[in-house]
Amino acid sequence: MASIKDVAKHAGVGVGTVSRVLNNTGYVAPDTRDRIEAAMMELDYHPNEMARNLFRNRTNIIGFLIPDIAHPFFGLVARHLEMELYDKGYKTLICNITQKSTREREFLDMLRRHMMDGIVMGAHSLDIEEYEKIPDPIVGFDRVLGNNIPCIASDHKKGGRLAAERLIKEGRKHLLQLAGTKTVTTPSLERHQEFERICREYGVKIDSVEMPWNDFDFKSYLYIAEDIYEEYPHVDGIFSTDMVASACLRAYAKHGAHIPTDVSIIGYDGSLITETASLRLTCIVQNTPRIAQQLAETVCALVKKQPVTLHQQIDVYLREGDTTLPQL
Amino acid sequence: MASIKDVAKHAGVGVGTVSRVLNNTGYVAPDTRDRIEAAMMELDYHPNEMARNLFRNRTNIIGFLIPDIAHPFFGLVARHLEMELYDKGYKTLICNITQKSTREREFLDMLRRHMMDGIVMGAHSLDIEEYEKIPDPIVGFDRVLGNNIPCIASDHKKGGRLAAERLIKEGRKHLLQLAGTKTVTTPSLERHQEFERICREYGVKIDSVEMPWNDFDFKSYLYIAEDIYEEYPHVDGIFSTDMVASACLRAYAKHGAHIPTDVSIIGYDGSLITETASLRLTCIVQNTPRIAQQLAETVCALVKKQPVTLHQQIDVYLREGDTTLPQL
DNA sequence: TTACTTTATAGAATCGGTTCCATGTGTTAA
DNA sequence: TTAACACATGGAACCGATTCTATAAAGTAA
Repeated sequence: MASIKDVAKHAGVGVGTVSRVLNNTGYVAPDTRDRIEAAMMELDYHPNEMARNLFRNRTNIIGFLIPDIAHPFFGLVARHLEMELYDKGYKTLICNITQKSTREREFLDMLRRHMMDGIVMGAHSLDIEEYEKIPDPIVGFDRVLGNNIPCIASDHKKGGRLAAERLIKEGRKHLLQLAGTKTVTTPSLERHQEFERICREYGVKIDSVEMPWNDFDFKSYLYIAEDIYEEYPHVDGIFSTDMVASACLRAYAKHGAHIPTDVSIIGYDGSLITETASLRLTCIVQNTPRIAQQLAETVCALVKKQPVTLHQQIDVYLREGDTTLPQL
Repeated sequence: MASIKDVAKHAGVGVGTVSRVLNNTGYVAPDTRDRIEAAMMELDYHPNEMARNLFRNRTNIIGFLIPDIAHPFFGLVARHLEMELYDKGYKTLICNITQKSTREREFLDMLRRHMMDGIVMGAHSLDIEEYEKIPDPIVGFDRVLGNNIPCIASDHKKGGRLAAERLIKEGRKHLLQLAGTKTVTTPSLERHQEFERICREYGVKIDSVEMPWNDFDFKSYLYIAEDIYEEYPHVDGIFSTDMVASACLRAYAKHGAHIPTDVSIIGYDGSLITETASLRLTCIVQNTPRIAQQLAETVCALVKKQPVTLHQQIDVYLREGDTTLPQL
């Protein structure tokens, strides 16, 4: 590998001059520049980014931690986040946080070792104190990681309200919601609290089931959906994430329920799978482009030590599908 | 940020000794080690990975270029690849290659500038010569990038054969396949050649439509599917990728066709969306864990300058769903 | 006791860049 | 004519690690 010294020697100049050509800074005589550029070509020179990074103390890499990049919702956020970060001059390093792994701590350690300029955390399993004592840029995506760590999340409360109100307006009398595990407190739990609250407010019967552990595997969701049907065969409205809602849709339909005549189903996320089925899933849509944009902006601001808003809520809306009764 | 020098000074030793403690190499007296470790704790010291990388000339980062991380199939490969690479001590940098962007060249340049140790290319738009003159580790995922660049791909020929044989065995008489654009030659085109070949062999009518440009947007697939229905309302068997097949499924069903009685549909990939619909899509499944494993193994072998197999084919199989006639 | 090995450490050189400082031109204003 | 300034360049110092070399004390076999 040719280094800057080789180029300097080959062009008969000092390393400083080569560096000035590379970065377009300071004074360089036109013919000197030509000679240096010719030398670079001849030696097939490519500046070593690691050396640069070391000096600048920046890598321009942002880490993105999520439970599973293959999950349609996280995949969507990842896509948009990568795009936004790219536009701002950053590359995106991904990390799947599999259940109770040590990966998260390792990744945070990489942040502290300056392998990344910042991190977007879409998963967490550590205590808040652990995050708070990390001085490097961290932004929570749907995770509250401490009082001084910014968090970007959808307006889940509104999401829960929209879903509940819709089902109640349809005249549904016995609702069921499937919530994620409560072992980790995330803003997304709010939607289920709000869903339940509104049901009570309207005097509609509501059952809430806590999902065992989020392994994000659709096949296991199908088993769970079967169990759910066994236990709650007579509910007339279901609310859960897209994936779980789809699994329920299949289970209830399989047992003869007609969707949406007998049972209305509303998903949460608005991911691809709500559209690919021939029965499109009615769902609360999270604004992934906007979420990604805010995440990117916030983490970059932290990197540049600019002020940031600590809590940012992104609007959601209900998208009509075929799994709820058409509105008049 | 505390550096190794600060630690050395604080512990009253030389930097070399601190380094030896860090790397568990050479001789260090037990009490010296204790003193150094105490100093590290006190200063909240974290070794700077960039400096290390510079010296070792390794970053332990592998780049993964794909058209779209939010695409269910690529997402799945990304998930497994990230896992495999992680187990081998590498981190995964992702890059969405949006249509005709300069991103690909920029990413390759980053490879040459030693920001990454190697690259897995799941997208390409450049001429083969451009890849071939890059001396750094590159592995093609479903892309032939040159004679001496390894390529890992599914046995697409078999995939095409399985699909064709299945539809023919069902007694289908007029098949339709929707292939990706031919502007880029990829191994995956083989499945359509084989599909067509077998149809001809059995004397079954076959129409092949080339998709305009792969933008991987399901909504645009739906429009295309509508057009397809307009032009080919009487086909009785369709073969395409999961996404396009799902779009066709919806279009044909919407116009009154009964699936699978009137039309059989077979997808290609075996991604999540084949399972989440209430009508599960029969599909040719690509073995993503195995693909990822081979990709990881091959790129790591290249990094370590170990010998590699240039062309590796991964087996595929047909998974029964609800969009083909049940086999007796 | 001598000679050799093992243990232990400090510090310089190195990785490949960037930036700063010193130096030396040529040009222009006073 | 000379001071002031823009232009142009080389090279040292530095970023923060690793590794190598030099040196020396302690342990051990003859």
